[in-house]
Amino acid sequence: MSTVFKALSDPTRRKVLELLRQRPMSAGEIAAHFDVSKPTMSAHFAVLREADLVASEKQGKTVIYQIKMSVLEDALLGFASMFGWELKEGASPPAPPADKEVTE
Amino acid sequence: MSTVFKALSDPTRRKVLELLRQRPMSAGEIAAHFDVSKPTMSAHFAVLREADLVASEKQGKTVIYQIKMSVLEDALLGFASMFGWELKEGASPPAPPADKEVTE
DNA sequence: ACGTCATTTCGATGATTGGCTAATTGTCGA
DNA sequence: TCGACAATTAGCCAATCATCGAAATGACGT
Repeated sequence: MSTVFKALSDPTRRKVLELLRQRPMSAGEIAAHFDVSKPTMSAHFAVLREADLVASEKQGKTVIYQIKMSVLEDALLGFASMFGWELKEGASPPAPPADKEVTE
Repeated sequence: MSTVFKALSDPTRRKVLELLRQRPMSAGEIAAHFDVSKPTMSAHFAVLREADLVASEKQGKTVIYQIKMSVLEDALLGFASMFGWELKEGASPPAPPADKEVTE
């Protein structure tokens, strides 16, 4: 749980997850959305992997990252339930794939 | 949003919030639940205040801290909604006031 | 076998974090 | 006014973090 929240505490990593919500992506494709070096992105991926929030699969030259929604959901739910909240499937559409900005 | 998640990334601070869910408490009363020095707790309180997750009110000698549920809810909801989730009032009881342990 | 491309690892750096003790501030009762 | 108590501030330290450039790894295609 701590690893998940630690992972979520960084805006870049939160946006990575948001990107991956749309579809699995390669490391390079994700990195293209950010203004940091490849090694830095790689480190962020490692944190997300460590928290088990993403799965990675090597496909030839590239590495495909995929979000593990259930892990994210469990962590969020686990925390929310401490405060008397439940997590419900939203009525709204799965959310637009728009290139939205992360709230700093 | 980042300040909230940053605040939530520490287990001690999460447990402080959990304690405050029961009722407002003085700094000392909260600190008594943890095995760290008062100044360290004071620093944690400062982070929670910075994130606007708690309100503090000086009452004579002591300082009373109170959780700001709406702020926590907004942050959680704001994030959850990115993934197509909603936050619902839990059917389960407001959660027992038991001295539970925080999941590391 | 070679060059290229995608990604990660290595090594370094400055900033932030969580922790402490000691000192300070503010409030109350005697 | 003094002493005791609650809490914060000040100053310090070790560990972690986000970042980088350079080097290493691994997988093509030629």
